[in-house]
Amino acid sequence: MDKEKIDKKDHILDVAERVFSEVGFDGASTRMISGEAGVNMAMLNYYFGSKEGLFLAIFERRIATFKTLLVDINSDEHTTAWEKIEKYIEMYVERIFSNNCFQKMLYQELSMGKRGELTDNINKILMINVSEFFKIVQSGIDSGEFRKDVDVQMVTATMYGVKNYIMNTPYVSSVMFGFDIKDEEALNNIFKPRLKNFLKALLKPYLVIEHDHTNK
Amino acid sequence: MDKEKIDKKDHILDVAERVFSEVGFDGASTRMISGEAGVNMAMLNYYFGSKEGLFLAIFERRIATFKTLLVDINSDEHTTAWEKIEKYIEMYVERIFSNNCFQKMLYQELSMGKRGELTDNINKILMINVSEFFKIVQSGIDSGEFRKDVDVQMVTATMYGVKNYIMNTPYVSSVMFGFDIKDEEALNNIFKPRLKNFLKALLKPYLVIEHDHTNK
DNA sequence: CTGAATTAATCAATCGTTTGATTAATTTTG
DNA sequence: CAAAATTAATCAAACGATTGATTAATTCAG
Repeated sequence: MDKEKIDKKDHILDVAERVFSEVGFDGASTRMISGEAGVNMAMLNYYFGSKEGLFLAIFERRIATFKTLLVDINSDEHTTAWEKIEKYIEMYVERIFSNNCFQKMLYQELSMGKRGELTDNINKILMINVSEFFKIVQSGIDSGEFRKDVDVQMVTATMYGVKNYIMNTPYVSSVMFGFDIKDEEALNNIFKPRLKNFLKALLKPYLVIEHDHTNK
Repeated sequence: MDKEKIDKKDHILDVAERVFSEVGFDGASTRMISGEAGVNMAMLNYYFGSKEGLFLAIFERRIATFKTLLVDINSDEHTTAWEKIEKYIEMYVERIFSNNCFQKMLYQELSMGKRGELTDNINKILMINVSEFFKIVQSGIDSGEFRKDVDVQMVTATMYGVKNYIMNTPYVSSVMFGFDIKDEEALNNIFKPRLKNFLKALLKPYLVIEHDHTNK
């Protein structure tokens, strides 16, 4: 059956994604991946051509879902720039927690010096997201809602950087935060809302020009 | 001469540090390292015992200078908590730009799942720095200078995360910021002050309880 | 001369990949 | 439908290449 075949390929991709995210591309051997996936070693080459082909296939699968997620927050004219930022934070945090391993893989790939077709493609896609965020901030600046001297690039790096730091240094973060960062339940129930709240509380006073509220 | 020998060992460490930071531990072969360092392959084992020994030696060399840099900002009683934060930011940003390759190596190691003696030692040292920062923030909270609902852990992750994201994704950052992030001159002259200013501008309104300043 | 430094040659182990054979599934043919 | 032909999936075994490491011989320094 076709369904069986797709399921098996998908299973291999799942396992490989996790292994790659744990030990890196060079650290993961084809024997290790095939072993953990419970398939014969030759199947990797049979399905994906090569180890690198398998690596690329993981990205292709994820990237396919990437583009569709980019709903244009900017479309709604009746929301303030800050409300759009809040919406973006919500979306962003939700997304990164849904495909943890891939995020780690992605970041590892980006931090490597080698550049090729894959890296270029990834960068293009990431840039679409980044520029979308840029536009929101810029519109806030133009409308006078945000400060004029906001460092747009740095704000973006902040959003992505905080999350990457926490998720990609699991042991440090676990000690720092006092609970196991690998525990998915704790992540979703405690950490996700905490990250959202923090990003909002951090960025709001930096971005938004405060109005006179009557207290004090 | 001893001096000669130390120089050569140091040279190997320099090269290995760069290579490891570029292609990772598994991606770097001993032949690659020895070749770029211009020494015979066997010298690596002669000096450092093994590839892993070389890796550890890089950390030992850096860590030796780590501890001394931890001057206690907390000592001065006459500075406000925010001024201590500013001083910490200054120190931190200066430091990370002085040993770029190692910072990348360090982060790669931390993001790997495997844990051993090295990782534990690194974590201990990092935690000393982190807890120092914690103390500053906490003292600010206790004195009423900072908000009571400040998320101390998240603030710390922000400081480290922004820098890591920018420096460890050189291509993305270069496109985002519009200049080559690998160019050391541009980094020092333009980027370093920009990062310092941003971190201060970002954290101040989040941490510090604003007083009535007379304007508007 | 003696011990340390350096080299080329070599080692077993592991790497990613390929092979030829076998089984299972599908299509074609009469 | 049933037998034959074809294709797809799976496997154990082996390939050449590269890995980190070691050896033994040679050079160098004091």
